[in-house]
Amino acid sequence: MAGKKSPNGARSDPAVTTEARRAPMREFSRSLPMSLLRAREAVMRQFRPSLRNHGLTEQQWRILRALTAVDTIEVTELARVAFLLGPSLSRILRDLEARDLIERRTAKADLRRGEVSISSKGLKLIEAVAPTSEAIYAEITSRYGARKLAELQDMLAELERGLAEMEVAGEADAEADE
Amino acid sequence: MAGKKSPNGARSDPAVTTEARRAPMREFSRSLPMSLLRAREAVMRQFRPSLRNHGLTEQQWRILRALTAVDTIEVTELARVAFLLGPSLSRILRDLEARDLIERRTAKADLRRGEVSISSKGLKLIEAVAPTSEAIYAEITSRYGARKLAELQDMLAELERGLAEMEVAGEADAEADE
DNA sequence: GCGGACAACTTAACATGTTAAACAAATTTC
DNA sequence: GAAATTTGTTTAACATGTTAAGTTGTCCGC
Repeated sequence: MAGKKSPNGARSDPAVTTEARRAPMREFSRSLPMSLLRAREAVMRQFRPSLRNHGLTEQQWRILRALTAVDTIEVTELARVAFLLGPSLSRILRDLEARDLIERRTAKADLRRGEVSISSKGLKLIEAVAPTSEAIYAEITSRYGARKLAELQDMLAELERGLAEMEVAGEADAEADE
Repeated sequence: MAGKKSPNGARSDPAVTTEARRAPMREFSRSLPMSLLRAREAVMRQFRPSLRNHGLTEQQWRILRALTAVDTIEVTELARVAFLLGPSLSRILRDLEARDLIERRTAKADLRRGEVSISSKGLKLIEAVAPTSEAIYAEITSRYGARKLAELQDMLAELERGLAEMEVAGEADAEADE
């Protein structure tokens, strides 16, 4: 992974035949979306093995994690908190319920709404995973620096805010593009 | 989409029945993975409609975009640059080839390797999408501030570096967890 | 109090993420 | 130089992302 071996050892650069040409544009790997994607992937790579050992995917973990903070929550609100789209959440809840990690009932006042809560089994699972997760998070924090980490998150939050404003402003343009 | 309407308008907080309780942990929505995920999603939300109008997904765009910078590139190297896993790339290349947006051949020196390049049709498509993309990127940059954006990307890159080191150090722990 | 609009999910369909396994070609070992 | 190993790529299988459509329950105006 670190050193790239050249099996045939003949050409100096086996992969990229030609240097940059044509459209210059922004250098691709340094675009903001790629930077964010790589950073997030680097972070999640730390957590995934531990989650996997407990039979959880990242999204399932997010849901259970969000459920520990409340007694009961409605599906739509859970989607917002766990940052999942409705269809994904729907599928995952079906699975988590089948594994008895969560419980569901429909709201008395509004039969459309589903109320979700974590089960005691789910809670136990969380408690089993949390220590490792916290340890990893602590290691990341200490390596990167707590202060710097907080600053990074502030900057990310501000980016979010600014982009949310853009969406409102740029709603008409998209239609003109169709 | 913007304002959340409460249809029944009766209860003060229809979704979350109870305030926080049980395990405190880090507040979920402020975790680093969630911050990165939301930020990236906010960014991509700006680009997706334009890509969609041209019949491209984000990943397909990444691939074509990476191909414009080179004459020819091997599949593995392309996966690294476009930050896609092999299986995803394999499927997408199959599709892009069927749409005549790319061209493939096998390397003479090593029949295992595939060499990929963008077709003239693919190049035209890129050129059709690029202006809108660049405009959006420019708008983001100007809103957030070019200086600040560069700083953010530096911080993300440093985070990546630090995490890459962690992976090497923490390889033994994972096995003990199995 | 009924029909239309809306709201809260859920399903469906297709694309990608993720891990494991299959495969063929190249390299290494003995 | 044939067997064992490794490498580059694809296939398989299952989970999620994403958009559209379907279902059922509420609300609202008349």
